[in-house]
Amino acid sequence: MRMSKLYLPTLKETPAEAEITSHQLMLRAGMMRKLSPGIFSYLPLGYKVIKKIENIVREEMDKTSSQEVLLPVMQTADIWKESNRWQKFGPLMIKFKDRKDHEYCLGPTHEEVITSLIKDEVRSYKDLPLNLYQIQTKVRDEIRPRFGLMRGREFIMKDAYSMDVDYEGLDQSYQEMYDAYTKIFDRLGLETRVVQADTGAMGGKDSHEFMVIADSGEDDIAICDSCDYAANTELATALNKDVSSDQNHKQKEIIDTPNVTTIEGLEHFLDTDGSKMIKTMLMKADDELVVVLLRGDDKLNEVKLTNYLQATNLEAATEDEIVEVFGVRPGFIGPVDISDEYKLLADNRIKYMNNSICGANIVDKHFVNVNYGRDFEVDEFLDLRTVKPGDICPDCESGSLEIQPGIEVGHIFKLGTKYSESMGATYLDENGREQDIVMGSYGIGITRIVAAAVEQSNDDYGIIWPKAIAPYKVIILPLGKNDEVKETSEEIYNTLQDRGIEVLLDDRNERAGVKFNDADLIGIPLRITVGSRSLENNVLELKNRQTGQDYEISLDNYENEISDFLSKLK
RNA sequence: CGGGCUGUAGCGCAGUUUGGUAGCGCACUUGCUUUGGGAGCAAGGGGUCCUCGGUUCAAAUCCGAGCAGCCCGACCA
Repeated sequence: MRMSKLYLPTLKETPAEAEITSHQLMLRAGMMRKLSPGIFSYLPLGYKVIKKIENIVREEMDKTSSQEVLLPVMQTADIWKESNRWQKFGPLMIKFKDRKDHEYCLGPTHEEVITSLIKDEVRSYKDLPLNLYQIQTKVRDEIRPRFGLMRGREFIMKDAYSMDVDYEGLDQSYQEMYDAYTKIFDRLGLETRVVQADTGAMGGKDSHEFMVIADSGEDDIAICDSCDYAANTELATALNKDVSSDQNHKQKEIIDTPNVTTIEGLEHFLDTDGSKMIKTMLMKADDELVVVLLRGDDKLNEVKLTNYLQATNLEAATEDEIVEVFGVRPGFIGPVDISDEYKLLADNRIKYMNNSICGANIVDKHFVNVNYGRDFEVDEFLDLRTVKPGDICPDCESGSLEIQPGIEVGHIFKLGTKYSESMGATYLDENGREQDIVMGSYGIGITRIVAAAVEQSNDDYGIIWPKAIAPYKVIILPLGKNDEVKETSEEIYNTLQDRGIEVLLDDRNERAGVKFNDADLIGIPLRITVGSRSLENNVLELKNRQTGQDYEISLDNYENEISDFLSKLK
């Protein structure tokens, strides 16, 4: 491609709208432009990268038993009502009506469509297993789209759906996808980490996420420093040990704590730390009020609580509701002598606490030396806390957990029979009995991968593409107006093109500095500089964008030298 | 949905406190010079100052309402 013809509006200055590196660089490198928050147009360079990623994904998917299809973006409400997700997905879906007043949504995902598609045709165990995938635009009305392509309202996703006769078959399909994903991310040049994950709104059993470790990641993952354990903190657990030294239950006392309404406040006021306190919270799960107890220095894991309660929506109770339950405003609430009409759940760690501090349900008062069993009861102990750095690994029981931010680029689920059951997707087994199809679903965020790749690989000058997804492999910079420079550049350009190498020729009438800077910004892996200086010595100058190293090669045998060079690039 | 910040040329911003003909840098157009890391000089083009309403002789500036964008939060009692 000749850059004089390429629609490549690069920017010198960073647009104010972009906060994180990948977003800034993609705008500056002329890869995309925003139409509305989370909705982007992809320009030639950006779209080229997207297509590269799609092709690698497609190639690896086609090597599995999965077949490519294309499902509708516009979906009818009835299939969502069948699966009971019309309400559950709720505001995340863009819903609208047609002229006949029929309800539709723009597909945020395609479990419903795929299930309704196959349920009429798949009648026999002989039709299974079946695995279908598509690469397509998804629409989700995210609460807060942000970070450019990281969390968009419209984005491209590869989604695959497996259908098996039983769970054994599902396990195999799942493993096949797992292996394919590993290959895909490897080929994309992305460093990913596989972690155990929550199934969220998709429902189902096992689930793994493929994470790119990056500071800008929106997820936190817990990684054991001595074994393979890695999990999204949404579900990561830690080994709880009974570490309390003080087993004697002291006399409960009430103390004055004027205006001390927070854990930190109590830490200062009593010169102690949060691990000695019981934090009492009132949560509202789909209109049911639930009292939750945690150690003072722990954080509630909402996902764990939501899953346990099988709630759709979980939020903090209002101040009025707190007064209603505890008879006192927030800041002094506690589990002692409260009404048993509300469910009281406690994190497992509460079991190991002795002589704790908690609110007294009286303004400006707290209790000290409060003990479970004697001073308060709970309905159930369960794991409700979010793991913290330094926690003990639940698998090897010796390593310690680190927390790292990650970008979720792939997610695989064992759905089981959730959708087939609700939507009646069944088959007849060998005995002529009707059975539910066992499903799995497998997603890869194509556009998010672009952002993740940039996050993972860039420097002060711009993007540094891995070879596999670079929009072009080589960029030729003719410097100056010298005819020989022009002719030589054209010749190299044509030769490389003939060899099937994707190459950019910067034939723009720009100064050297502009060309160098744009080449760096758009991140082409190999740069060839052609100038009168180098031609005098009968050489070409090469620069490896990934390592920053410069090389000189002879003009006589450049085709092979460049091919060699490219084959060594990452 | 709550909080904070912002809205002035394609981009980055000043001007708003104290009302008085709308500015700077980059980009763009033309000419000359220049040409190995975002050139210099000169001449130009481009604005509903987010919108609507109000105050005033006069509003980018003051007041009111709305809209949009960005960031943080949406459990830490």
